[in-house]
Amino acid sequence: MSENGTRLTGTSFAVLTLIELLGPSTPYDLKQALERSIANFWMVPHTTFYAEPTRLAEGGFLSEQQEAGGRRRKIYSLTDEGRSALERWRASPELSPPQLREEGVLKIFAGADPLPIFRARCDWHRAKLAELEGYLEAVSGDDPAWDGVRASLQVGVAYNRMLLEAMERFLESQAATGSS
Amino acid sequence: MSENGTRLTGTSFAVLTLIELLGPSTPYDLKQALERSIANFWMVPHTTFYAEPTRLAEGGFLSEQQEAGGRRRKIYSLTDEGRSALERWRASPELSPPQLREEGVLKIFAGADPLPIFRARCDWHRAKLAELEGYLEAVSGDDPAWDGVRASLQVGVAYNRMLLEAMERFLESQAATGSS
DNA sequence: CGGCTATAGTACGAACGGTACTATACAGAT
DNA sequence: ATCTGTATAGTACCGTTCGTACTATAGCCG
Repeated sequence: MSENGTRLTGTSFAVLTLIELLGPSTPYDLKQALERSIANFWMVPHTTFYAEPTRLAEGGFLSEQQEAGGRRRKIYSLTDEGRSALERWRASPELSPPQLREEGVLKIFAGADPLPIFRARCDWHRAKLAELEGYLEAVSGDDPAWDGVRASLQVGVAYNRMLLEAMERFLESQAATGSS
Repeated sequence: MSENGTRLTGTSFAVLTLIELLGPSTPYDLKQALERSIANFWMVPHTTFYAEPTRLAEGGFLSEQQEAGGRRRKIYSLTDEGRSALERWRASPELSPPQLREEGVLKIFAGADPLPIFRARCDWHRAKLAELEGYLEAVSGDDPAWDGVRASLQVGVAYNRMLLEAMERFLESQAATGSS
């Protein structure tokens, strides 16, 4: 909760961070940027994400202008209040616990055969790795404003590679025992 | 969505699975069991979890009885419909994508100093590992009904250990460069 | 200039989640 | 016996979130 009653969540800070990075933006701009970066470690469905700039503007953290021509879309910019909320959050050591929702492990818990589940997850993580490596190339300059972006993409690559390799090792060990 | 309009989510299947495992149970029994197992890879806040058995009973997946004495709490059991929904889900290869919400990486993305964040996360994963290893000891028999439970705890241990070790390596490498 | 596809959203209602509060049981002190 | 503290076992409230489905605008190709 901020003092004015708007609750600021991770999704709120995702929006604020992206506007700080990109400058004044439409919700769609933000959504595109989100999907290529933050969504890899902070997932937000698009209906929620579209609603967030409006909420933040109501809370005074963003200001709205109207696009001059064409679709006359709304363009959001950081207010001073938004910028300082972002800075306070960034500097604060508080972290909500990491939250995971992995239906595959849930099925294994429920007694499902792990092999097809791990195989499906391997495919998923391989695709994700390819995607992340594409994004990493796209930000391969050395503008310090993009340091955090690169760092978090590298974290994402490391994370997905670790999981992928662990599951591949597991599948190989199973293949060895299972086919004897 | 089931044919009768109740949407079955991961949380629903968590409840159904736990009742299958434990037999007829009160919501509190289920919540206790959840926190020592499923919550490690499928987090559910307790208010949501308490509401779920009621929803499932309304949908016909669970039946309710009343405790004879004492608090006269409700006891939920699987109906045939609940059992078959659980079996269909368990056998189905469909998986929702793994969902992660990691505020630490979000802060790093936003430009925060990674070191204190990784240190906080290391502490968190160390505590989680200790907790999981406690649970593993508590189910160290060889009843095949608990195979899934043991397997998912082992997955949890492997997962947290991997993350912890990766972050420790990172912190050590930083300490080496940073203090030169 | 009509339809196709990609882009850029909104509407709606059920489900979810955080904060705070409530209620019951039981153990030990008085 | 009963008080009182603490662990247990929840519920109430209400704004937020989410999934499904639908809508609307822009550019492009024939």
